[in-house]
Amino acid sequence: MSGKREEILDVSEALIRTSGFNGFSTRDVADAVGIKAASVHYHFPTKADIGVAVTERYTDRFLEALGDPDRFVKDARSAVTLYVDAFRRALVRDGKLCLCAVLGAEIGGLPTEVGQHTRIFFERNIEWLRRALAASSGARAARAKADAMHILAALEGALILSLSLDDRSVFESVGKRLIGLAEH
Amino acid sequence: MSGKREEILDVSEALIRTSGFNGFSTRDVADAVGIKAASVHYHFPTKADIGVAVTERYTDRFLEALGDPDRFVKDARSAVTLYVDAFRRALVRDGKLCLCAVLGAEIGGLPTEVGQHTRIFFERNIEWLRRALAASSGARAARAKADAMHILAALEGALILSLSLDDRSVFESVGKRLIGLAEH
DNA sequence: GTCTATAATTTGATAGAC
DNA sequence: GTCTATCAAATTATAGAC
Repeated sequence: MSGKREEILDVSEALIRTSGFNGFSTRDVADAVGIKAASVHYHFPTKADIGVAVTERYTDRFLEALGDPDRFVKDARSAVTLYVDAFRRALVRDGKLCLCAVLGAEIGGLPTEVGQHTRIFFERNIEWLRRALAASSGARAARAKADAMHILAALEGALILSLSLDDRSVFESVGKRLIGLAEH
Repeated sequence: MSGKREEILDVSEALIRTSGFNGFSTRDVADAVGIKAASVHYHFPTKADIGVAVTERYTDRFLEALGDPDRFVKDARSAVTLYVDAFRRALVRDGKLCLCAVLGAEIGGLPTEVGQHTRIFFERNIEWLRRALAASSGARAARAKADAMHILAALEGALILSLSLDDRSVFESVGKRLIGLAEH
């Protein structure tokens, strides 16, 4: 059973998304899981290993939830609405930031491998959005990548603003605007 | 002479903007300034005091550089261009994120007072943008606050993406788009 | 796989001399 | 204002028993 391993990742993800990679300790994780710190190190030799595993799992899940980006034929609005929904879940269901917004913000103080996997999250998300927009709005195909970067940046920033100001309407306002822009 | 005090703030700001509030220590600061950790605590009794002072100074300087938001009569493009320039300086001149993007990302793991001052940065920036947009585009006055939140969110996110991906063109792309949107 | 025990280092902070 | 000296606690692990 890899139950404890998954529990360690669950708790670590929640802690990173709340306080950052430098804001949690293996002891915090151990306490929350109900084991000792030494046992955490059995599953993940170093803290960086935890960071990498959390980020890989987060990225895979995030993109799996988005589905096939090529399915939005002539429907950019649906694509962007779905994408905004994915970020809304981070805020509303979890009450937390996107993992990679947090890691990206402290990227200079991260173990190299964790920074690398943070970058991969962004690259894969920009590519997903670019494809979804290219499939759905033929006329603006050339601008699809610029649109993708804009949408991702605005949503990551909107989560930071919403949580800092403790005001979910900031996110909703930005999300609405992005969906509206997708139609023109 | 408050030279050392300012030096401590300079170094602390740079360290926070690179590694986050939990990613630097008073010893790091002392070494960079060329004094001992105990001397840092003479100027700032606690680490939270450093965080508050850094954030207050950063916010005041940022808004001072922006100038009077009411001066953009019928010229939303100039207002947004100037605002984008302010964020570009963080990236190009300093090679770093906005201080409050970093602090906002780890807000759950911050001393309360530091989180409060992070919030103030966002509130003051949204208000500056709202006024600048209201002054410059009468027809869209009702949407000025929504526009303000969108612009701030997109720029904070664009800095995170640009630095994580080590690609300044991400920021430039988003900035260009925001300036373009200001004209419609 | 989990534990106890422990090590080496770092951290935030204080006391008191100069 | 800055230093030396010191501290208690926290942090990231490792060794080895069970």
